[in-house]
Amino acid sequence: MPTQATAEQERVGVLLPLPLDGPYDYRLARGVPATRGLVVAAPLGPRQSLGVVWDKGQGTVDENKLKTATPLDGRPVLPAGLCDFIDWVARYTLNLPGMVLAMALRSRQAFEAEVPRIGYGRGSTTPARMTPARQRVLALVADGLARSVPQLAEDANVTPSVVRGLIEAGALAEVELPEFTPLPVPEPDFAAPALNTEQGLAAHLLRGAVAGHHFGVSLLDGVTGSGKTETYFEAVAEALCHGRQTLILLPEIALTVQFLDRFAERFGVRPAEWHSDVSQRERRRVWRAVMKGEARVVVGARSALFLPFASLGLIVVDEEHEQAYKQEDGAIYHARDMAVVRGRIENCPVVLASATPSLESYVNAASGRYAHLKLLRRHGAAVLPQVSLIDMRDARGEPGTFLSPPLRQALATTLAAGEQAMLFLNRRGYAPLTLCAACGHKMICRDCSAWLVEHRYRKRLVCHHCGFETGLPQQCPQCGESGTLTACGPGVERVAEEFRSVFPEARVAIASSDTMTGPVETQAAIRAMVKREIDVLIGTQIVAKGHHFPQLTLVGVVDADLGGSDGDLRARERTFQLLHQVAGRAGRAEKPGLVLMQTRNPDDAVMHALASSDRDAFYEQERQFRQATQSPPFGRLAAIILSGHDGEAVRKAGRDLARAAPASRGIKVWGPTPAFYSLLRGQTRERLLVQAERMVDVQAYLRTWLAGVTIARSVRLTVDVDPVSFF
DNA sequence: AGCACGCCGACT
DNA sequence: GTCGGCGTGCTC
Repeated sequence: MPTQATAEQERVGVLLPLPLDGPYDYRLARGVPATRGLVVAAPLGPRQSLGVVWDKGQGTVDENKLKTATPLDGRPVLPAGLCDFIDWVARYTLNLPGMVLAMALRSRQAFEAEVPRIGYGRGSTTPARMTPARQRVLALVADGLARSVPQLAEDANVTPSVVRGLIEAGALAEVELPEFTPLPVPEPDFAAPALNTEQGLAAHLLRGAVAGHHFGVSLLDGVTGSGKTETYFEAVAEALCHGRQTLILLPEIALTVQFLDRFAERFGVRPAEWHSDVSQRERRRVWRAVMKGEARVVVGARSALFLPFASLGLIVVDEEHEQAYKQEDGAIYHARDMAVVRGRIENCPVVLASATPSLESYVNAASGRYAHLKLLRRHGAAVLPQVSLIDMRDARGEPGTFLSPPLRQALATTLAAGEQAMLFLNRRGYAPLTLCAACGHKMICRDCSAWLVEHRYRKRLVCHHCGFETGLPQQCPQCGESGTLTACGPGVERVAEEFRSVFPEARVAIASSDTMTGPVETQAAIRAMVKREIDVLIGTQIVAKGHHFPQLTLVGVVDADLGGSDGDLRARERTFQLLHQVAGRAGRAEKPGLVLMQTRNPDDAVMHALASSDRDAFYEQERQFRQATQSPPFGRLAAIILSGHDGEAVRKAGRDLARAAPASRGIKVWGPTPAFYSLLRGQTRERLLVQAERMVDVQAYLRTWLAGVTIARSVRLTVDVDPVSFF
């Protein structure tokens, strides 16, 4: 036991969950050993902050300026793996370490002392008067477990006053219960499924990886409906058998609801849940349970990656290709990539699951860095839908219409057969652009350099970037002519309008984030579709995500070229992933599906891959393109974004920064250029792009460069390492 | 992130 | 004459 060594008050570096350059030096309260990860209350100016003992301290701050940090009750210590992870993420992403720590301390009250609940168990006396109701209550507590008053009343089927009476009579005695009932433990063998041969093989390999408790990444690459979830559930079962924790990441909260039930069917209970919609109290409960190792399986959004796992045995990243894994506001990081890092630090396997993997994961699997587990067979009788392209250069209908004759024909056939159809267009509203036919003036946002989107149903022009809205003007604001403003191009509302005019008797619903503002509306629309209350669903990408519509046999893609090849490195990959996913909606039951895609570029590799169902040919071509251009994952990219209200200051900062960029082998710096939306929410935005060869330490380069430049205080500088968005 | 300090407009 | 707007700066 340490005695006099700890009698001195040690100087330590305490990391605070604030945007500071590094840990602040503190004295540690008398007799407290300096343990990395120790959670402390640290006086900061006039107030107290949470903090975490991080290192030995800089020693640069004068001794008499040091304040004393005090450990919290119970002396909680963040697991070493989490501390190392935070350091790693901060170094890699160039986020301030305090801001990364802040993500790990999201549940602010997690450290407050537990408030015991009052429960009641069997007391010392037996009541003089016995009734059937009283008997039921006493029979219940005979098991020796304490319960709360409402719980007793509920379980014994009596009114709370019966319980109160027993308490007064001394037949029930007060007992302190822990604040939270323990989380239920999933059973690995609750409902083990029958797996087919390829699922069984993949599951066997995953179970082996979990049992071996070594770091390694597996790409679970399975076509839609091949049972990826059932397969990786076997790995979860293995982790449960070894008493280790599992983290399952999902790209968005909307998907967790269905997932929880699916998990419960397999393991008997729901897993712990972690995302922004979870209540404060539940967060506190889950956070503590994760740190104590009692939460065995956590399902969550990307922020769950920063939970204090006591003993992590497996990480699953489902739909790993989803862009939602890239956090773009506040701390910028890619949850899929950081999940791999966390797995390496915790020394546990990582499973990346997708039907359309990211090119990065595909390349890693192809090169053998990741194990490549393929599931090629669809469940049951379902076959992949047939995809046909409609060349819009010669199949166009009348001007101002967006559904071509062949697509209309197919819709008519499907409806006549009593089957369902879906029309997909990844564009909200009525029309993406409104322009004046007289002078050519485009209606753009007051605060952004973005087109205003007409929402005809609401009779508004809306900016999809900042939410700015205005009514539809009668006259052109530039030339003053009346009635010249013209809607250009289609949104889902306009497609619905055209559809209704062609098929007035069909029952149709629009599904976009405007019509379905939450999971409730989404579920309602899905249920209506499943119950055949509607014939045609017209929607944005909100309908593309894994919903199963047994009667859906036709999918029409209104504009397959959207988001095409306009400069964005990943636009083609994204288009492929999205359209593949949309196509997968058709013909999931016994009936074969047909997918029609309207395109002006039928010879494009993306279109060809979709039409020929030759996914790997597309990936191979994309891989070669990336290799030839030294793009990720064959090269590295980092973006520097400058923003501020003072446009001139932002542009000057950009020029100064570019001038100060050190010359370095294998590194090119591009820009500054105005960002794609050069004005966003009234802020001017400039971008610089760093392109580096694969083996270059981009972070070190950026640190040296940025350290040598001073930027006007009014200009904000953000570094985005491995950017996925080029806006 | 908070919370101070600090210098310019509409109010008891 | 004050109250208060949020720009700028500091916290070991």
